[in-house]
Amino acid sequence: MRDFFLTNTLSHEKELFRPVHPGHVGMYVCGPTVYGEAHLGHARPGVTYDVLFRLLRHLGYRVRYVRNITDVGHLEHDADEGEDKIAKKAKLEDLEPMEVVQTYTERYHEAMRKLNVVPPSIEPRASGHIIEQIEAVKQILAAGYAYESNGSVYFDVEKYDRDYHYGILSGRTLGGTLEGTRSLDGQSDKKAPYDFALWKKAEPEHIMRWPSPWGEGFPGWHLECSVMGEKYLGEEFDIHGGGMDLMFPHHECEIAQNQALRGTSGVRYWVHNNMITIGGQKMGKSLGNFITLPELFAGTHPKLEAAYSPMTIRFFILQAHYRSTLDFSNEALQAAEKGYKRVMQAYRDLCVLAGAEPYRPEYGVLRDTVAPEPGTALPLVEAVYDALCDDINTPIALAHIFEAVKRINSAKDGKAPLSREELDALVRLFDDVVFGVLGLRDEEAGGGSQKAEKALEGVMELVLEDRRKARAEKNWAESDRIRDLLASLGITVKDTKDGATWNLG
RNA sequence: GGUGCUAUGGCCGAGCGGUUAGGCACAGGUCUGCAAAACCUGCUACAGCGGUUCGAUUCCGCUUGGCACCUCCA
Repeated sequence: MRDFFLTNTLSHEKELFRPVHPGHVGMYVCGPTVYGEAHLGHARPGVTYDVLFRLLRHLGYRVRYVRNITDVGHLEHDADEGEDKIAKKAKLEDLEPMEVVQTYTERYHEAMRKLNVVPPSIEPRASGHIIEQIEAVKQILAAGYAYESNGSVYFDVEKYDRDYHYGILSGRTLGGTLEGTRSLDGQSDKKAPYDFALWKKAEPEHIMRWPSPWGEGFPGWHLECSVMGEKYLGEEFDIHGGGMDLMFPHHECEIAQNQALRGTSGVRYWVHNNMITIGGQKMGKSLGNFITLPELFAGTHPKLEAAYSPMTIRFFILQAHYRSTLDFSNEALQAAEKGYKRVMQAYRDLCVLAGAEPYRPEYGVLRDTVAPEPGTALPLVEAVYDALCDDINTPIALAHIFEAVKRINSAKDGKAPLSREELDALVRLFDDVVFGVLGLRDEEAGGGSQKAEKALEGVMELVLEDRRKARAEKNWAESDRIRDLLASLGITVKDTKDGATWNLG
Protein backbone atom coordinates (compact mmCIF):
# COMPACT_ATOMS: atom_id res chain seq x y z
CA MET A 1 0.00 0.00 0.00
CA ARG A 2 1.21 3.49 -0.84
CA ASP A 3 2.23 5.86 1.92
CA PHE A 4 -0.24 8.63 2.39
CA PHE A 5 0.53 11.96 4.04
CA LEU A 6 -2.03 14.25 5.56
CA THR A 7 -1.68 17.60 7.29
CA ASN A 8 -2.87 17.30 10.86
CA THR A 9 -4.14 20.55 12.33
CA LEU A 10 -3.14 19.29 15.78
CA SER A 11 0.54 19.23 14.88
CA HIS A 12 0.45 21.72 12.00
CA GLU A 13 2.50 19.16 10.14
CA LYS A 14 2.19 16.74 7.30
CA GLU A 15 2.08 13.33 8.94
CA LEU A 16 2.33 9.82 7.59
CA PHE A 17 -1.18 8.43 7.80
CA ARG A 18 -1.51 5.36 9.97
CA PRO A 19 -5.03 4.25 10.85
CA VAL A 20 -6.00 3.04 14.32
CA HIS A 21 -7.03 -0.30 12.86
CA PRO A 22 -4.81 -1.35 9.96
CA GLY A 23 -6.66 -1.41 6.70
CA HIS A 24 -9.67 0.42 8.07
CA VAL A 25 -10.39 4.12 8.26
CA GLY A 26 -13.01 5.93 10.29
CA MET A 27 -13.72 9.41 9.03
CA TYR A 28 -16.13 12.00 10.39
CA VAL A 29 -16.94 15.26 8.65
CA CYS A 30 -19.11 18.10 9.91
CA GLY A 31 -22.03 18.36 7.54
CA PRO A 32 -24.37 21.28 6.97
CA THR A 33 -26.89 22.90 9.22
CA VAL A 34 -29.96 22.50 7.08
CA TYR A 35 -31.71 25.83 7.37
CA GLY A 36 -30.84 27.28 3.98
CA GLU A 37 -29.79 26.54 0.43
CA ALA A 38 -26.33 25.04 -0.02
CA HIS A 39 -23.89 27.57 -1.43
CA LEU A 40 -20.49 27.49 -3.07
CA GLY A 41 -18.85 27.38 0.34
CA HIS A 42 -20.53 24.06 1.07
CA ALA A 43 -19.18 22.61 -2.15
CA ARG A 44 -15.59 22.89 -0.90
CA PRO A 45 -15.72 20.41 1.99
CA GLY A 46 -18.19 18.33 0.01
CA VAL A 47 -15.70 17.85 -2.80
CA THR A 48 -12.55 17.85 -0.63
CA TYR A 49 -13.64 15.04 1.68
CA ASP A 50 -15.24 13.21 -1.21
CA VAL A 51 -11.83 13.06 -2.86
CA LEU A 52 -10.25 11.95 0.42
CA PHE A 53 -12.90 9.24 0.81
CA ARG A 54 -12.45 8.05 -2.77
CA LEU A 55 -8.67 8.19 -2.51
CA LEU A 56 -8.46 6.18 0.71
CA ARG A 57 -10.70 3.52 -0.78
CA HIS A 58 -8.67 3.46 -3.96
CA LEU A 59 -5.49 3.06 -1.91
CA GLY A 60 -7.00 -0.07 -0.45
CA TYR A 61 -8.60 1.00 2.83
CA ARG A 62 -12.05 0.08 3.95
CA VAL A 63 -13.53 3.42 4.92
CA ARG A 64 -16.51 4.31 7.02
CA TYR A 65 -17.40 7.88 6.24
CA VAL A 66 -19.81 9.63 8.59
CA ARG A 67 -21.14 13.06 7.70
CA ASN A 68 -23.81 14.47 9.92
CA ILE A 69 -26.83 16.65 9.30
CA THR A 70 -27.30 19.31 11.96
CA ASP A 71 -30.99 19.78 12.43
CA VAL A 72 -31.15 21.03 15.99
CA GLY A 73 -29.11 22.95 18.49
CA HIS A 74 -27.25 25.26 16.18
CA LEU A 75 -27.83 28.72 17.56
CA GLU A 76 -27.45 32.06 15.91
CA HIS A 77 -25.21 34.83 17.18
CA ASP A 78 -24.43 34.22 20.78
CA ALA A 79 -24.61 30.70 22.10
CA ASP A 80 -26.54 32.03 25.06
CA GLU A 81 -29.05 34.37 23.60
CA GLY A 82 -29.24 33.16 20.02
CA GLU A 83 -32.18 31.49 18.43
CA ASP A 84 -32.05 28.01 17.00
CA LYS A 85 -31.37 28.42 13.27
CA ILE A 86 -33.85 25.77 12.23
CA ALA A 87 -36.56 27.05 14.55
CA LYS A 88 -36.08 30.59 13.35
CA LYS A 89 -36.41 29.64 9.72
CA ALA A 90 -39.48 27.55 10.53
CA LYS A 91 -41.15 30.48 12.26
CA LEU A 92 -40.25 32.77 9.40
CA GLU A 93 -41.81 30.49 6.80
CA ASP A 94 -44.59 29.19 9.02
CA LEU A 95 -43.40 25.62 8.78
CA GLU A 96 -42.71 22.77 11.13
CA PRO A 97 -38.99 22.76 11.90
CA MET A 98 -38.76 19.28 10.44
CA GLU A 99 -40.25 20.58 7.19
CA VAL A 100 -37.39 23.04 6.96
CA VAL A 101 -34.95 20.25 7.72
CA GLN A 102 -36.49 17.97 5.13
CA THR A 103 -36.49 20.61 2.42
CA TYR A 104 -32.92 21.72 2.82
CA THR A 105 -31.54 18.27 3.45
CA GLU A 106 -33.00 17.21 0.14
CA ARG A 107 -31.63 20.33 -1.59
CA TYR A 108 -28.22 19.67 -0.12
CA HIS A 109 -28.29 16.08 -1.32
CA GLU A 110 -29.33 17.19 -4.77
CA ALA A 111 -26.48 19.68 -5.02
CA MET A 112 -23.99 17.07 -3.79
CA ARG A 113 -25.32 14.55 -6.31
CA LYS A 114 -24.81 17.04 -9.10
CA LEU A 115 -21.26 17.66 -7.91
CA ASN A 116 -20.79 13.90 -8.07
CA VAL A 117 -20.12 13.71 -4.34
CA VAL A 118 -20.54 10.15 -3.14
CA PRO A 119 -23.00 9.84 -0.26
CA PRO A 120 -21.33 9.07 3.06
CA SER A 121 -21.58 5.64 4.63
CA ILE A 122 -23.73 7.02 7.43
CA GLU A 123 -25.47 10.37 7.59
CA PRO A 124 -26.78 10.74 11.12
CA ARG A 125 -28.99 13.56 12.32
CA ALA A 126 -28.56 15.36 15.60
CA SER A 127 -32.29 15.12 16.35
CA GLY A 128 -32.10 11.35 16.02
CA HIS A 129 -29.53 11.16 18.82
CA ILE A 130 -31.14 13.13 21.63
CA ILE A 131 -31.05 10.17 23.99
CA GLU A 132 -27.35 9.60 23.40
CA GLN A 133 -26.67 13.28 23.89
CA ILE A 134 -28.55 13.36 27.20
CA GLU A 135 -26.48 10.36 28.30
CA ALA A 136 -23.32 12.19 27.34
CA VAL A 137 -24.34 15.24 29.35
CA LYS A 138 -24.93 13.02 32.37
CA GLN A 139 -21.52 11.48 31.98
CA ILE A 140 -19.76 14.81 31.68
CA LEU A 141 -21.61 16.02 34.77
CA ALA A 142 -20.57 12.88 36.61
CA ALA A 143 -16.97 13.41 35.55
CA GLY A 144 -17.15 16.87 37.08
CA TYR A 145 -16.58 18.89 33.93
CA ALA A 146 -20.03 20.41 33.71
CA TYR A 147 -22.55 22.15 35.91
CA GLU A 148 -26.26 22.70 35.84
CA SER A 149 -27.55 26.22 35.88
CA ASN A 150 -31.18 27.28 35.62
CA GLY A 151 -32.26 24.26 33.58
CA SER A 152 -29.25 24.31 31.29
CA VAL A 153 -26.00 22.41 31.54
CA TYR A 154 -22.70 24.05 30.69
CA PHE A 155 -19.25 22.70 30.15
CA ASP A 156 -16.84 23.96 32.79
CA VAL A 157 -13.98 25.10 30.63
CA GLU A 158 -11.87 26.44 33.47
CA LYS A 159 -12.03 23.17 35.37
CA TYR A 160 -11.22 21.28 32.20
CA ASP A 161 -8.31 23.55 31.42
CA ARG A 162 -6.74 22.81 34.80
CA ASP A 163 -6.58 19.09 33.94
CA TYR A 164 -6.03 19.28 30.21
CA HIS A 165 -5.52 22.15 27.82
CA TYR A 166 -8.43 23.95 26.27
CA GLY A 167 -7.15 25.30 22.96
CA ILE A 168 -4.74 22.60 21.73
CA LEU A 169 -6.27 22.60 18.27
CA SER A 170 -6.46 26.32 17.61
CA GLY A 171 -3.32 27.23 19.54
CA ARG A 172 -5.07 29.32 22.15
CA THR A 173 -4.77 29.66 25.84
CA LEU A 174 -7.67 30.28 28.15
CA GLY A 175 -6.39 33.76 28.98
CA GLY A 176 -6.13 34.67 25.34
CA THR A 177 -9.58 33.34 24.63
CA LEU A 178 -11.00 35.40 27.45
CA GLU A 179 -9.48 38.63 26.19
CA GLY A 180 -11.26 38.52 22.90
CA THR A 181 -14.55 37.33 24.29
CA ARG A 182 -17.39 39.73 24.22
CA SER A 183 -18.76 40.75 27.56
CA LEU A 184 -22.06 39.12 28.31
CA ASP A 185 -23.46 41.93 30.43
CA GLY A 186 -23.80 39.62 33.39
CA GLN A 187 -27.14 38.20 32.29
CA SER A 188 -25.81 34.74 31.66
CA ASP A 189 -26.38 31.48 33.46
CA LYS A 190 -22.79 30.60 32.72
CA LYS A 191 -19.96 30.85 35.20
CA ALA A 192 -17.50 32.02 32.58
CA PRO A 193 -17.95 33.49 29.12
CA TYR A 194 -16.07 30.68 27.41
CA ASP A 195 -18.23 27.96 28.94
CA PHE A 196 -20.45 26.37 26.32
CA ALA A 197 -23.84 24.73 26.48
CA LEU A 198 -24.20 20.98 26.54
CA TRP A 199 -27.91 21.20 27.13
CA LYS A 200 -30.06 24.30 26.77
CA LYS A 201 -33.28 24.97 28.60
CA ALA A 202 -36.10 25.66 26.15
CA GLU A 203 -37.96 28.89 26.69
CA PRO A 204 -41.74 28.59 26.46
CA GLU A 205 -41.88 29.84 22.85
CA HIS A 206 -39.20 27.42 21.72
CA ILE A 207 -40.71 24.72 19.52
CA MET A 208 -37.92 22.17 19.28
CA ARG A 209 -37.76 20.63 22.76
CA TRP A 210 -37.18 17.34 24.44
CA PRO A 211 -37.60 16.17 28.05
CA SER A 212 -34.44 15.68 30.06
CA PRO A 213 -33.34 15.33 33.69
CA TRP A 214 -32.87 19.12 33.69
CA GLY A 215 -36.27 19.95 32.26
CA GLU A 216 -37.39 20.49 28.68
CA GLY A 217 -34.69 21.64 26.37
CA PHE A 218 -32.43 20.80 23.48
CA PRO A 219 -28.81 19.72 23.04
CA GLY A 220 -25.88 22.06 22.45
CA TRP A 221 -24.40 22.21 18.99
CA HIS A 222 -20.93 20.89 19.81
CA LEU A 223 -22.22 17.78 21.51
CA GLU A 224 -23.76 16.07 18.50
CA CYS A 225 -20.44 15.49 16.75
CA SER A 226 -18.82 14.01 19.86
CA VAL A 227 -21.74 11.69 20.38
CA MET A 228 -22.36 10.59 16.81
CA GLY A 229 -18.66 10.23 16.11
CA GLU A 230 -18.24 7.85 18.99
CA LYS A 231 -21.43 5.98 18.25
CA TYR A 232 -20.48 5.14 14.68
CA LEU A 233 -16.71 5.24 14.69
CA GLY A 234 -15.67 4.34 18.21
CA GLU A 235 -13.89 6.08 21.07
CA GLU A 236 -10.90 6.89 18.95
CA PHE A 237 -11.05 7.19 15.21
CA ASP A 238 -8.81 8.34 12.39
CA ILE A 239 -9.93 11.47 10.61
CA HIS A 240 -12.16 14.36 11.51
CA GLY A 241 -12.72 16.96 8.82
CA GLY A 242 -14.50 20.25 8.46
CA GLY A 243 -14.13 23.85 7.43
CA MET A 244 -11.43 25.98 9.03
CA ASP A 245 -14.10 28.21 10.49
CA LEU A 246 -15.23 25.30 12.63
CA MET A 247 -11.83 24.86 14.24
CA PHE A 248 -12.73 27.22 17.03
CA PRO A 249 -14.85 26.87 18.97
CA HIS A 250 -16.68 23.89 17.51
CA HIS A 251 -13.86 21.37 17.18
CA GLU A 252 -12.06 22.66 20.24
CA CYS A 253 -15.20 22.02 22.27
CA GLU A 254 -15.55 18.63 20.69
CA ILE A 255 -12.09 17.65 21.85
CA ALA A 256 -12.86 18.86 25.37
CA GLN A 257 -16.10 16.90 25.43
CA ASN A 258 -14.39 13.78 24.13
CA GLN A 259 -11.70 14.07 26.75
CA ALA A 260 -14.23 14.54 29.53
CA LEU A 261 -16.40 11.77 28.16
CA ARG A 262 -13.96 9.04 27.27
CA GLY A 263 -10.54 10.17 28.43
CA THR A 264 -9.21 10.61 24.93
CA SER A 265 -9.34 13.49 22.53
CA GLY A 266 -10.94 10.99 20.22
CA VAL A 267 -9.43 11.89 16.88
CA ARG A 268 -6.03 11.12 15.36
CA TYR A 269 -5.99 13.47 12.39
CA TRP A 270 -7.84 16.76 12.29
CA VAL A 271 -8.23 18.01 8.74
CA HIS A 272 -9.47 21.47 7.84
CA ASN A 273 -10.35 22.80 4.43
CA ASN A 274 -9.94 26.47 3.72
CA MET A 275 -12.61 28.92 2.65
CA ILE A 276 -13.86 30.07 -0.72
CA THR A 277 -13.59 33.82 -0.96
CA ILE A 278 -15.23 36.35 -3.21
CA GLY A 279 -13.37 39.56 -3.83
CA GLY A 280 -10.85 38.39 -1.24
CA GLN A 281 -13.46 37.99 1.46
CA LYS A 282 -14.90 34.84 2.89
CA MET A 283 -18.10 33.75 1.22
CA GLY A 284 -20.54 33.14 3.98
CA LYS A 285 -24.00 33.41 5.37
CA SER A 286 -23.26 36.22 7.75
CA LEU A 287 -21.71 38.44 5.07
CA GLY A 288 -24.56 37.75 2.69
CA ASN A 289 -22.09 37.46 -0.19
CA PHE A 290 -22.74 33.84 -1.00
CA ILE A 291 -23.90 32.33 -4.26
CA THR A 292 -25.99 29.21 -3.90
CA LEU A 293 -25.21 26.10 -5.88
CA PRO A 294 -28.51 26.13 -7.82
CA GLU A 295 -27.79 29.75 -8.77
CA LEU A 296 -24.33 28.77 -9.93
CA PHE A 297 -25.63 25.88 -12.03
CA ALA A 298 -28.33 28.09 -13.57
CA GLY A 299 -26.33 31.31 -13.81
CA THR A 300 -29.07 33.27 -12.07
CA HIS A 301 -27.06 35.29 -9.55
CA PRO A 302 -26.25 38.89 -10.56
CA LYS A 303 -22.55 38.29 -9.94
CA LEU A 304 -22.51 35.50 -12.51
CA GLU A 305 -21.67 36.16 -16.13
CA ALA A 306 -22.74 32.68 -17.10
CA ALA A 307 -24.03 29.41 -15.74
CA TYR A 308 -21.32 27.06 -14.53
CA SER A 309 -21.86 23.35 -14.66
CA PRO A 310 -21.35 21.14 -11.62
CA MET A 311 -18.18 19.65 -13.08
CA THR A 312 -16.81 23.12 -13.76
CA ILE A 313 -17.31 23.90 -10.07
CA ARG A 314 -15.72 20.61 -9.09
CA PHE A 315 -12.74 21.19 -11.36
CA PHE A 316 -12.40 24.74 -10.02
CA ILE A 317 -12.20 23.41 -6.46
CA LEU A 318 -9.77 20.67 -7.49
CA GLN A 319 -7.40 23.18 -9.09
CA ALA A 320 -6.56 24.66 -5.71
CA HIS A 321 -5.10 22.88 -2.72
CA TYR A 322 -7.75 22.25 -0.06
CA ARG A 323 -5.85 24.19 2.61
CA SER A 324 -5.55 27.37 0.54
CA THR A 325 -8.26 29.93 0.17
CA LEU A 326 -9.81 29.88 -3.25
CA ASP A 327 -11.08 33.09 -4.76
CA PHE A 328 -14.25 33.06 -6.78
CA SER A 329 -14.41 35.06 -9.99
CA ASN A 330 -16.04 34.61 -13.36
CA GLU A 331 -12.63 34.54 -15.03
CA ALA A 332 -11.44 31.76 -12.76
CA LEU A 333 -14.60 29.73 -13.34
CA GLN A 334 -14.35 30.20 -17.09
CA ALA A 335 -10.72 29.10 -17.02
CA ALA A 336 -11.74 26.03 -15.04
CA GLU A 337 -14.48 25.25 -17.52
CA LYS A 338 -12.06 25.36 -20.45
CA GLY A 339 -9.52 23.23 -18.67
CA TYR A 340 -12.15 20.70 -17.68
CA LYS A 341 -13.49 20.43 -21.21
CA ARG A 342 -10.00 19.96 -22.57
CA VAL A 343 -9.36 17.05 -20.25
CA MET A 344 -12.64 15.41 -21.20
CA GLN A 345 -12.02 15.86 -24.91
CA ALA A 346 -8.61 14.26 -24.49
CA TYR A 347 -10.24 11.28 -22.83
CA ARG A 348 -12.67 10.85 -25.71
CA ASP A 349 -9.77 10.99 -28.16
CA LEU A 350 -7.81 8.57 -26.01
CA CYS A 351 -10.63 6.05 -26.13
CA VAL A 352 -10.61 6.21 -29.92
CA LEU A 353 -6.83 5.83 -30.05
CA ALA A 354 -6.83 2.97 -27.59
CA GLY A 355 -9.85 1.28 -29.05
CA ALA A 356 -11.35 1.48 -25.58
CA GLU A 357 -14.99 1.76 -24.76
CA PRO A 358 -16.05 5.38 -24.54
CA TYR A 359 -17.07 7.01 -21.31
CA ARG A 360 -19.92 5.38 -19.51
CA PRO A 361 -22.02 7.13 -16.87
CA GLU A 362 -21.14 4.55 -14.26
CA TYR A 363 -17.60 5.91 -14.32
CA GLY A 364 -18.97 8.78 -12.30
CA VAL A 365 -20.14 6.38 -9.63
CA LEU A 366 -17.77 5.17 -6.98
CA ARG A 367 -16.23 1.93 -8.11
CA ASP A 368 -13.81 -0.20 -6.19
CA THR A 369 -10.60 0.03 -8.10
CA VAL A 370 -7.21 -0.45 -6.53
CA ALA A 371 -4.23 1.78 -7.07
CA PRO A 372 -1.20 0.20 -8.75
CA GLU A 373 1.60 -0.75 -6.39
CA PRO A 374 4.20 1.99 -5.98
CA GLY A 375 6.84 1.98 -8.68
CA THR A 376 4.90 -0.23 -11.07
CA ALA A 377 3.23 2.45 -13.16
CA LEU A 378 4.44 4.89 -15.80
CA PRO A 379 6.40 7.85 -14.39
CA LEU A 380 3.53 10.14 -15.30
CA VAL A 381 1.05 7.98 -13.43
CA GLU A 382 3.38 7.66 -10.46
CA ALA A 383 3.62 11.44 -10.35
CA VAL A 384 -0.15 11.70 -10.14
CA TYR A 385 -0.29 9.25 -7.24
CA ASP A 386 2.63 10.94 -5.50
CA ALA A 387 0.74 14.23 -5.65
CA LEU A 388 -2.50 12.75 -4.36
CA CYS A 389 -0.72 10.94 -1.54
CA ASP A 390 1.08 14.13 -0.60
CA ASP A 391 -1.70 15.76 1.40
CA ILE A 392 -4.25 15.38 -1.40
CA ASN A 393 -2.42 17.69 -3.75
CA THR A 394 -5.06 17.77 -6.48
CA PRO A 395 -3.63 20.80 -8.35
CA ILE A 396 -0.34 18.98 -8.88
CA ALA A 397 -2.18 15.82 -9.85
CA LEU A 398 -4.11 17.82 -12.42
CA ALA A 399 -0.92 19.43 -13.73
CA HIS A 400 0.38 15.93 -14.50
CA ILE A 401 -2.93 14.97 -16.02
CA PHE A 402 -2.56 17.93 -18.36
CA GLU A 403 0.77 16.43 -19.41
CA ALA A 404 -1.15 13.31 -20.29
CA VAL A 405 -3.58 15.46 -22.26
CA LYS A 406 -0.71 16.90 -24.26
CA ARG A 407 0.63 13.46 -25.08
CA ILE A 408 -2.77 12.23 -26.14
CA ASN A 409 -3.22 15.24 -28.40
CA SER A 410 0.21 14.77 -29.93
CA ALA A 411 -0.57 11.15 -30.60
CA LYS A 412 -3.86 12.15 -32.14
CA ASP A 413 -2.01 14.53 -34.43
CA GLY A 414 0.17 11.60 -35.43
CA LYS A 415 3.26 13.29 -34.04
CA ALA A 416 4.27 11.04 -31.17
CA PRO A 417 2.43 7.74 -31.25
CA LEU A 418 1.67 6.07 -27.94
CA SER A 419 2.55 2.45 -27.36
CA ARG A 420 -0.08 -0.12 -26.50
CA GLU A 421 1.21 -0.13 -22.94
CA GLU A 422 1.02 3.65 -22.68
CA LEU A 423 -2.46 3.75 -24.12
CA ASP A 424 -3.70 1.20 -21.61
CA ALA A 425 -1.98 2.98 -18.76
CA LEU A 426 -3.55 6.29 -19.73
CA VAL A 427 -7.02 4.79 -20.05
CA ARG A 428 -6.57 3.35 -16.60
CA LEU A 429 -5.31 6.67 -15.26
CA PHE A 430 -8.46 8.37 -16.44
CA ASP A 431 -10.77 5.64 -15.23
CA ASP A 432 -9.14 5.23 -11.83
CA VAL A 433 -7.99 8.73 -11.01
CA VAL A 434 -9.75 11.35 -13.10
CA PHE A 435 -13.15 9.71 -12.77
CA GLY A 436 -12.62 7.44 -9.78
CA VAL A 437 -10.66 9.56 -7.31
CA LEU A 438 -11.09 13.13 -8.49
CA GLY A 439 -14.70 12.27 -9.13
CA LEU A 440 -15.05 14.13 -12.40
CA ARG A 441 -17.45 12.84 -14.98
CA ASP A 442 -17.96 13.64 -18.60
CA GLU A 443 -20.99 15.87 -18.68
CA GLU A 444 -21.22 15.72 -22.43
CA ALA A 445 -21.25 11.97 -22.69
CA GLY A 446 -23.62 9.26 -21.73
CA GLY A 447 -26.46 11.62 -21.00
CA GLY A 448 -28.97 10.20 -23.44
CA SER A 449 -30.10 6.70 -24.15
CA GLN A 450 -28.05 4.40 -26.34
CA LYS A 451 -30.82 4.41 -28.91
CA ALA A 452 -31.03 8.19 -29.13
CA GLU A 453 -27.27 8.42 -29.39
CA LYS A 454 -27.14 5.96 -32.25
CA ALA A 455 -29.93 7.82 -34.01
CA LEU A 456 -28.20 11.15 -33.55
CA GLU A 457 -24.99 9.72 -34.90
CA GLY A 458 -26.82 8.52 -37.99
CA VAL A 459 -28.52 11.85 -38.53
CA MET A 460 -25.26 13.69 -38.09
CA GLU A 461 -23.63 11.47 -40.67
CA LEU A 462 -26.32 12.44 -43.16
CA VAL A 463 -26.07 16.12 -42.36
CA LEU A 464 -22.31 16.16 -42.54
CA GLU A 465 -22.40 14.22 -45.80
CA ASP A 466 -24.52 16.99 -47.31
CA ARG A 467 -22.15 19.55 -45.94
CA ARG A 468 -19.18 17.67 -47.34
CA LYS A 469 -20.78 17.81 -50.78
CA ALA A 470 -21.38 21.52 -50.46
CA ARG A 471 -17.78 22.00 -49.48
CA ALA A 472 -16.58 19.90 -52.39
CA GLU A 473 -18.44 22.38 -54.61
CA LYS A 474 -16.91 25.21 -52.62
CA ASN A 475 -20.38 26.30 -51.63
CA TRP A 476 -19.14 27.94 -48.46
CA ALA A 477 -22.42 29.71 -47.81
CA GLU A 478 -24.25 26.39 -47.55
CA SER A 479 -21.41 24.85 -45.56
CA ASP A 480 -21.50 27.68 -43.04
CA ARG A 481 -25.27 27.69 -42.93
CA ILE A 482 -25.26 24.05 -41.84
CA ARG A 483 -22.52 24.65 -39.31
CA ASP A 484 -24.33 27.66 -37.84
CA LEU A 485 -27.62 25.83 -37.70
CA LEU A 486 -26.01 22.93 -35.86
CA ALA A 487 -24.27 25.38 -33.55
CA SER A 488 -27.61 26.90 -32.65
CA LEU A 489 -28.74 23.39 -31.67
CA GLY A 490 -25.70 23.04 -29.45
CA ILE A 491 -23.68 20.91 -31.83
CA THR A 492 -20.17 22.06 -32.60
CA VAL A 493 -18.61 21.06 -35.89
CA LYS A 494 -14.89 21.10 -36.41
CA ASP A 495 -13.20 20.57 -39.73
CA THR A 496 -10.01 18.59 -39.66
CA LYS A 497 -7.74 17.23 -42.34
CA ASP A 498 -9.59 13.93 -42.19
CA GLY A 499 -13.06 15.43 -42.42
CA ALA A 500 -15.51 16.99 -40.02
CA THR A 501 -16.03 15.94 -36.42
CA TRP A 502 -18.76 17.04 -34.10
CA ASN A 503 -19.77 17.00 -30.49
CA LEU A 504 -22.59 18.18 -28.29
CA GLY A 505 -22.07 21.25 -26.16
C1' G B 1 -5.86 43.17 21.57
C1' G B 2 -5.04 37.52 21.08
C1' U B 3 -4.23 33.18 17.66
C1' G B 4 -3.06 31.48 12.96
C1' C B 5 -2.44 31.92 7.73
C1' U B 6 -0.76 34.57 3.54
C1' A B 7 1.81 38.09 -0.17
C1' U B 8 4.00 34.34 -6.89
C1' G B 9 4.01 36.67 -14.06
C1' G B 10 -2.49 39.85 -17.41
C1' C B 11 -5.93 36.35 -14.27
C1' C B 12 -6.43 31.69 -11.33
C1' G B 13 -3.09 28.79 -8.81
C1' A B 14 1.21 24.92 -7.28
C1' G B 15 6.02 24.46 -5.56
C1' C B 16 10.88 24.63 -3.91
C1' G B 17 17.62 26.14 -0.99
C1' G B 18 20.71 25.60 -7.07
C1' U B 19 16.65 22.40 -12.62
C1' U B 20 9.99 24.37 -17.11
C1' A B 21 4.64 23.82 -12.20
C1' G B 22 -0.09 23.65 -14.55
C1' G B 23 -4.57 26.02 -16.39
C1' C B 24 -6.78 30.38 -18.64
C1' A B 25 -5.67 34.77 -21.45
C1' C B 26 -2.28 37.00 -25.00
C1' A B 27 1.34 37.10 -29.39
C1' G B 28 3.73 34.50 -33.55
C1' G B 29 3.83 29.97 -36.45
C1' U B 30 1.86 24.97 -38.58
C1' C B 31 -2.85 23.38 -40.48
C1' U B 32 -7.08 25.69 -42.92
C1' G B 33 -11.80 28.62 -48.01
C1' C B 34 -12.95 30.92 -43.20
C1' A B 35 -13.43 29.56 -38.22
C1' A B 36 -12.68 26.34 -34.23
C1' A B 37 -9.75 22.57 -32.23
C1' A B 38 -4.96 20.56 -31.96
C1' C B 39 0.35 21.04 -32.24
C1' C B 40 5.03 24.19 -32.00
C1' U B 41 7.24 28.82 -30.16
C1' G B 42 7.20 33.19 -27.08
C1' C B 43 5.60 35.72 -22.40
C1' U B 44 10.28 33.39 -16.92
C1' A B 45 7.21 35.97 -11.74
C1' C B 46 7.95 35.24 -6.75
C1' A B 47 5.66 42.60 -1.78
C1' G B 48 9.96 45.80 0.41
C1' C B 49 14.45 45.91 3.44
C1' G B 50 18.12 43.27 5.97
C1' G B 51 20.42 38.46 7.53
C1' U B 52 22.07 33.08 7.06
C1' U B 53 24.34 30.49 2.74
C1' C B 54 28.97 29.11 -2.35
C1' G B 55 23.82 30.10 -3.84
C1' A B 56 17.07 32.12 -1.62
C1' U B 57 11.25 33.01 -4.68
C1' U B 58 12.15 28.91 -1.15
C1' C B 59 15.22 29.49 5.69
C1' C B 60 15.44 33.70 9.67
C1' G B 61 14.26 38.87 11.23
C1' C B 62 11.93 43.46 10.39
C1' U B 63 8.50 46.63 7.44
C1' U B 64 4.14 47.09 4.60
C1' G B 65 -0.35 44.87 2.75
C1' G B 66 -4.29 40.97 2.73
C1' C B 67 -7.25 37.14 5.03
C1' A B 68 -9.43 33.89 8.70
C1' C B 69 -10.79 32.71 13.69
C1' C B 70 -11.58 34.79 18.69
C1' U B 71 -20.29 35.39 18.15
C1' C B 72 -23.29 31.73 14.05
C1' C B 73 -20.86 30.34 9.43
C1' A B 74 -18.21 24.85 5.18
